[in-house]
Amino acid sequence: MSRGIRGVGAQHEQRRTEIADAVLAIVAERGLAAVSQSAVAAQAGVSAGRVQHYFPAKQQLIEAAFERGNHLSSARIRQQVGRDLEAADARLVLTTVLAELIPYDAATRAHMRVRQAFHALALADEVIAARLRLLYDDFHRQMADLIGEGRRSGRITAALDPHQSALALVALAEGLASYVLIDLTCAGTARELLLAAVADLYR
Amino acid sequence: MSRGIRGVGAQHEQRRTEIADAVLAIVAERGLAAVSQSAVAAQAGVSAGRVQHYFPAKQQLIEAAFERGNHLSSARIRQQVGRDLEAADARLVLTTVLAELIPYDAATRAHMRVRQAFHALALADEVIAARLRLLYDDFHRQMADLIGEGRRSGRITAALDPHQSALALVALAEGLASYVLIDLTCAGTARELLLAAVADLYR
DNA sequence: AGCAAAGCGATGTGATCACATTGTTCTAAT
DNA sequence: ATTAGAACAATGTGATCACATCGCTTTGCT
Repeated sequence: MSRGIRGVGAQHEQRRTEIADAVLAIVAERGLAAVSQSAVAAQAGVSAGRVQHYFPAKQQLIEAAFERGNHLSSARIRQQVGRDLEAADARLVLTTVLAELIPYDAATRAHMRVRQAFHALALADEVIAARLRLLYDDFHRQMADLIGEGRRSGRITAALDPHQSALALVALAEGLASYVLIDLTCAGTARELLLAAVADLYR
Repeated sequence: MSRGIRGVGAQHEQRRTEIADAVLAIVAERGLAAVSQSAVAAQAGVSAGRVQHYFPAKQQLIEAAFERGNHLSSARIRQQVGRDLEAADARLVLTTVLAELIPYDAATRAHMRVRQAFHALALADEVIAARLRLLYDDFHRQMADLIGEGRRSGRITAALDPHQSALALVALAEGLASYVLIDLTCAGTARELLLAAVADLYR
């Protein structure tokens, strides 16, 4: 099943990842509408035939890019959390993760642009929508767990439902993120508002 | 300048509105990617030539649909507010307006799907982005005014900045709305969370 | 009545698209 | 050495697209 490090198929996954990354770059810069075989090939610096070889249908290309984007995002968040601490304080983890949803540099801005694009696609593509629901369920549950931890330790009032609070916090973060993306609000303001909401939880 | 009720050009604006409405229907059902001259013509029940006659370039068609969508949304909100009361209590108005951002039936769901689609388009279309910024500035200012009113009457603590609070409230509403759109959350839950946030303002 | 412009359907056009097909090179197992 | 399949590049194909053009009819002003 798994391919060796040498020989035919050795670089199969790496090639697919390169192409998926090219898709993400296009989506971040020009949107999903600008994604075509030739555009992706040009962005990746490979032939159009190669793109077609690894992704016989466009839908597969889009889905692979979607998965790749999610993987990159969660890796980035995991790295941020891990950087701050290992045996973590729940509130700090919560703050760090939520703050990562607000674009603060070119890379995170690109990530969130991609995220927004696929979120819009989900409204017309049930495959993407179903996948997105799974990812959100997981993410919201993790956030709810962090809130539940704070509640057990008495730093968050028991009157609050962790899952509801998690839903509201992430929704706020994403709403603010969308404002930052269209330059309606600067990243600092959005971050402040988000942190204020977290502080309100621990009031 | 203005065209009379009879003669050449009498139905000009009405025809444009009909076509724009067809665009909105397509966007709501199948997304912006499904918008083409022929698709719009079929949806509107007119010839493709007619669509082209009234909108020589596709960009104009998209922008007209965008404006039309905004007009319909604001008209709906104005109607809801006006229905509830005339010389209005600020909190009730605030609640009503924010609640209108959460999809609760097929029509509002379609409205918000369109809204999301154009929001995503704004990330790749600076014309739409600029227009969106203007609309948000206005909307946020109105919400801030309502909060400012509550603050002056002492029902909202002076410690809060009206504009910041407005930003956070609307962002929360839109974030929750996006969850409802992908069936991650039911409309009732989203509405509850939103109302809880408003209640927290008046705490 | 005559004329210019609007309204609008029909058809043409070049570009682009997703995808199919073909052919060549390379690799690895036999 | 042979061979099957992977890894491509190149070219073909039919569809669709935005938009241009043409031509006819209607309308309203003079």
